[in-house]
Amino acid sequence: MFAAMNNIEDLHQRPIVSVDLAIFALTPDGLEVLLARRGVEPFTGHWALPGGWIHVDEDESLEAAARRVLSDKTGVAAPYFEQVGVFGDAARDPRGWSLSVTYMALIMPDAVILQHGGNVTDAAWHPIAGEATAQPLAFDHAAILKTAITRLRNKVEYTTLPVHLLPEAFTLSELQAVYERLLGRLLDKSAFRKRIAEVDFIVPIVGEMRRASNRPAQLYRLKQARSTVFFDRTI
Amino acid sequence: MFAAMNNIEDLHQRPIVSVDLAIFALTPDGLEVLLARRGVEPFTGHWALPGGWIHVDEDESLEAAARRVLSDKTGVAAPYFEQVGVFGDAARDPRGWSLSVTYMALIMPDAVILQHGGNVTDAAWHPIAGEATAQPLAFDHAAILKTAITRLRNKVEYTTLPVHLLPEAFTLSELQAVYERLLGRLLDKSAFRKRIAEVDFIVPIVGEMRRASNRPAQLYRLKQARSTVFFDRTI
DNA sequence: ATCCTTAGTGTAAAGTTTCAACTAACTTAG
DNA sequence: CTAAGTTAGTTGAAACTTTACACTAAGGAT
Repeated sequence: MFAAMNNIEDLHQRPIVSVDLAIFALTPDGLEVLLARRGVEPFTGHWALPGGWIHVDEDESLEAAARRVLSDKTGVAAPYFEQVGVFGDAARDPRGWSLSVTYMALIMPDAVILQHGGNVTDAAWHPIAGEATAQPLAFDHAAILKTAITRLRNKVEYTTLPVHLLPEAFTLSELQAVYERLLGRLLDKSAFRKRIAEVDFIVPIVGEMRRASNRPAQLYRLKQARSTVFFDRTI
Repeated sequence: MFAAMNNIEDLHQRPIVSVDLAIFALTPDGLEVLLARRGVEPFTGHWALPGGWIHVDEDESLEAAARRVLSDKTGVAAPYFEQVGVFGDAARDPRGWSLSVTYMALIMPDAVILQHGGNVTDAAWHPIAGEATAQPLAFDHAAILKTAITRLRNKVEYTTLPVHLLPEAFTLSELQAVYERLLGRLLDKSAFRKRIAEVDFIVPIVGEMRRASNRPAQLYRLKQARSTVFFDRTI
């Protein structure tokens, strides 16, 4: 048996590997996740995290596969992107031992043109209540989504991740509102601004003001390219 | 081509999946990582992170496979254990597109009986200088190890992870020394003790003292089972 | 012109962290 | 047996951060 294990040519020892995405956006209704309704077995008709296979024959890397899935489903190319983890056992897919490499992405819902095709009959934003969606999900996607939500909520506490849920230019009041909605509690204005002032990659766009509210407000932007990871703590 | 992608029976679309481990321990020489010398192609004679294949035919889960590899190489069963990430592309293994699911483990080196067999001709602890070992590593293991070391160093700042590098019972002075060695800087005794006092799963073992130094010291232990994950921040 | 709302700042009180000294228990050297 | 040295554990004042909340200013609406 051990000999068979070590034979790389034994294809039946290779698991099914999918790349799945927890794509988050903030809508007027709160934090939502993009789900796809399955058009094929197993779990036909169930909602699931959008996913796909790796194009091994095209030498596509893991992250490239994840970005392709995101682009295929949303038309969005380079938002915030992070690997959440790997989930693998014999029970999660009735077709056999399988492995899901899960990424999470934060995007602006306005920029998105939802696409469905292939094995998917519908795609829609679903609100998150607590740590789950209202509908049951296919496979172990409820558990995977829970992991992604926990990671997102944790990172809100100690990173500037919420900027990725806003457009390129934003005011500090808008940013604070995003933090408050994600954290579910109000923040002190003065303390919030002091903290953002310490972060050197959130910079004012000199001269540019927003007139939307009843008073003009300074616009801010990220210093680096939007897709860059820039946390104080790497994880 | 897209049809072939979606056909789960197309085994050649399945990547090679290995489980690799960054096993850390603290020795008198500092932080060390357990490496295995490869006895087979590719990279024969090179040092590599210990790893193995998943026993798909035995319905073994991903984490079970990682724990089996740890147990096979060290004889240690339940130390601190955490998934670091997945690394997958066409270039990392000359045999073709492959995927490495990497875990890190923290253990006590005294408890270990190093084993080598199968495809491995030697196993040894290697000191870590900066973010790497002195020897070049097989595959992309140098990059994987760097990711694991960064994760470990980060977590030392905001978790009690270093307790896993000590025996069941330890004094606060010993724990502080571990933190200082991992962080590479001295810590204030009073501040360190205040912080540990806030952590409710590090508890004094009442009545038990250590007489090793020139003065008896209170022994402490973890409240939960050693293998439990118990961070303030999940990641 | 007056009132209302929201952007942005100032400040005093409360809380934390740091630094360094201190006490106490034991070992070792003479 | 005593004095000196080492380490465990505590204390408290000074420095620094965070919090709460009030204040000023720039519009829009009436």
